[in-house]
Amino acid sequence: MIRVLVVDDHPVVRQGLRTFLDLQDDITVVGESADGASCVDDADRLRPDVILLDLRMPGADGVTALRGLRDNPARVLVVTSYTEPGAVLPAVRAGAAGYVYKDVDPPALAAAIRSVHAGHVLLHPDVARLLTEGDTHPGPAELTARERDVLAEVARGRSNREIARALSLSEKTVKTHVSSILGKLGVQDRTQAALHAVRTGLVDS
Amino acid sequence: MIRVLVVDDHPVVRQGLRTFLDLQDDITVVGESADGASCVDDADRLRPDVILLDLRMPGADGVTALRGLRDNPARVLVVTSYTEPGAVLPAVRAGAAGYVYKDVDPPALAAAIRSVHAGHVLLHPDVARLLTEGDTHPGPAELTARERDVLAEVARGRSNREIARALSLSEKTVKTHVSSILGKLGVQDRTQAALHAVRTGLVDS
DNA sequence: TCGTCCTTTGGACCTAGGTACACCTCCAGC
DNA sequence: GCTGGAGGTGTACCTAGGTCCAAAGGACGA
Repeated sequence: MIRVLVVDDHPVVRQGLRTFLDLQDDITVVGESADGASCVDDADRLRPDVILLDLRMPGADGVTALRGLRDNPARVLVVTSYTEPGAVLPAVRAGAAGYVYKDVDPPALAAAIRSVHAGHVLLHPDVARLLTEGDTHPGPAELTARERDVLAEVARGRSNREIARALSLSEKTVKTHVSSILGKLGVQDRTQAALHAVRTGLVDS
Repeated sequence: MIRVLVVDDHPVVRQGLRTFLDLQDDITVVGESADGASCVDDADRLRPDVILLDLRMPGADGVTALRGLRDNPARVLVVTSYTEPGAVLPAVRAGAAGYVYKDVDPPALAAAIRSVHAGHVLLHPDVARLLTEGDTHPGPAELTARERDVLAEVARGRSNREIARALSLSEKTVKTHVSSILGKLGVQDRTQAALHAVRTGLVDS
């Protein structure tokens, strides 16, 4: 029996996954978590074999949660809606055992859970391609804490001036942060950065 | 027995809703649709009492689907993730019988379906407040087809120049469109417009 | 203690984004 | 036939966004 922990911020999705997965003979859902922070505790307590993790969550994002789960023996299957290289690569590097899109049909998801539990690393073909392609040169380039603050504001549609006021900085400083954020994310402008942030779950809405 | 049609682009969510709702004594899911276009046909064919409609879908967005469903006697319960006035108001004006957030817990969702089926108009308190507040002056201000084209590009992070190339327009024209889009959506810049578009489901990712 | 990284600020500079106004064509409806 | 709206183009202009370079203080680990 494969013990599964479902992590998603939408109760409807959690309930749906639980109801469906419990119908499988060899899978049982031992718990649900609504966000990245609580899922680390839940994983310690419930000792699941596999964790279904939605990358896109408010508060602590999926990648942060993945890091918190490193000590846990559970295999993490990332279930998300997006194809962004910027989201996939850090997740896989942070220890995800699998990465599937949310638009898989449920039987395929059950199969993915079994594969991951069996020790396989499961990647969607597109994801695997991304990995092999951009493997060497670019590098992960993680954001600093301050840059994440700024990016969160950018992702809410704020202007540099507004961000400066909100964080008590000069507009120049904000520009510097934005500039290095763009560089690290590999995007051209703040709009792309905001979309990236939304996809990776850095901001709620 | 309340006949329900589930419309959502994620198979996992559809399956989840179906499994949960079928557990209710008085509710049966008679069908699922993956997008706004097919849901209109499905509704004609399956004659559901209530349609659960996700506003955020690729291709034909939720509001367009709502218009197509006007002739159908089914009551439409919009289930979505976002609070945006710009998404809520058009939906309600387009004939939604209810509007709940996706973060309702499943029992509350079942209750909402029963309420809507009983003829009630069901609005989340926040939504009702938005309605009564901004009722008179601003107006819905719908986008033209061309403006939606441009907005879709903006929401993919494209620059004006790239949009001009993609749509075979001059950059000036794109600017004009973007400008009127910003005015109609009531936002300040392209980043906010892009975020708005993502929230309302105009673009996939 | 030294080196490194993060954070902050500044100046100079260029470009993309956005506004305001005017003019054109095409097409549906009266 | 006229009218109005939508789409397209343009000019001029201003502002926000972004880059490059430089600098200084603080935290932290080797």
